[in-house]
Amino acid sequence: MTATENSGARGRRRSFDVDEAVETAMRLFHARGYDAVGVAELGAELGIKPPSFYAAFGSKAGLFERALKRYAAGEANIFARAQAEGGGMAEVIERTLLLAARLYPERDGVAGCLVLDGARNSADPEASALARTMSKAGVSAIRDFIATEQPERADALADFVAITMKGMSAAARDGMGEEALTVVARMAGRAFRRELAAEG
Amino acid sequence: MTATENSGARGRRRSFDVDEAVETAMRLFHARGYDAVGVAELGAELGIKPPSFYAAFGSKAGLFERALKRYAAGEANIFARAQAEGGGMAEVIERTLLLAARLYPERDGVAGCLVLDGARNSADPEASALARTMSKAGVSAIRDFIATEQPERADALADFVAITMKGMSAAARDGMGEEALTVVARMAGRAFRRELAAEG
DNA sequence: GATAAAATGTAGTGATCGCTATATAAATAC
DNA sequence: GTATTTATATAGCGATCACTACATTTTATC
Repeated sequence: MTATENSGARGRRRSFDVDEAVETAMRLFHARGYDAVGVAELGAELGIKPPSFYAAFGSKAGLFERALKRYAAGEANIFARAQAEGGGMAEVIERTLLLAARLYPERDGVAGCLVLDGARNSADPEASALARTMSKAGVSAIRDFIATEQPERADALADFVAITMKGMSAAARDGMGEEALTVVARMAGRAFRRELAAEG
Repeated sequence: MTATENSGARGRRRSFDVDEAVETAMRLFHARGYDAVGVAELGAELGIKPPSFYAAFGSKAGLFERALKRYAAGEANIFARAQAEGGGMAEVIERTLLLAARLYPERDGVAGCLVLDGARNSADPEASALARTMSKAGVSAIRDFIATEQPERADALADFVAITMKGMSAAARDGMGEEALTVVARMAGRAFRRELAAEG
């Protein structure tokens, strides 16, 4: 994984660790948003010069895509984590919201969800499209999961969950802490269960 | 109102209508976010050159502040509108959410709430602070209103409403339409009522 | 008409944006 | 060693950023 990805290849070896670079970029994009982080700053933080940057990632948006994928493949995929713990449908959804309340509050200058808010208001249509695609994929997974038990109301229920998560991410980026987010997550979880109970 | 605000003053008269300029800037900031709209574009849309721009508004952030205040003083202040129609507390809150579902969907390239999302991810701390201050004032007004009937749980209930509105604004900016937003607004309204009913 | 005040047009400031042309350094293949 | 390949460093590309210095035009006051 972290091994030399260049072993056996021909030319000069990379002087920096690509995975570390993606990790650093992920943190910067998450903290301040796509547009607010420049290539110059990324290069400085990563310790590389522009040619190495573009040889490795193709473009700023290319690095953003790597960062998004790394983010979604890790602990930030709270729905996958909630699903992995098993339990009933409503239980998984409520666990997802509670995980969001634990993950989203500010830590080391980073708050909210990178996928949901990392490219918001970006002037770069490529970055916006990348984030939007991943966001929709996440909501789609939640909708499909809900549909296994509630095929009729899956869309509406998934929209409710998605809006709650987008709101929690925005609120966390606005400074809301874990306690307050957890209280709201519990309210939303109760609301979800009650919607299921009504004419289920 | 739209009269010559310069009558009686000494120097040359303005060649443009300041109110119209603020209106245009409001629309642009709302459509694409604070950072993505440049002073050059604003000047072109407003039909004025940089010196006139800075003489009238002081800075880009100064114009943003005017735009925010104009926005919050008009039909976008959905809580004030919901309150004006009277009714019980839960009724007013639910009406606020339903008004958001009607106001937030995309129209002419504009979606969501300017105060909640207009400066999100902005690199300018002044613009961010302006939007944050107005957002907090709005949530505070909702909290105080809830506290008249539910002083103990006003904070939590207001947080729930705020997160729902932030989520609806974000969802609208991501393309969600009025029908889907209304369904979620109704769900959230029911959730609010049920939270009130539980050990009220 | 002379003076003062306010707004305008012309032209440009330094800084930063994402990105690249070119040459050099470091590795393997033969 | 020679050729080939890859990554590097130096330097700078044109474009855009928010903003301004300066001279001119338009108004009211005196």
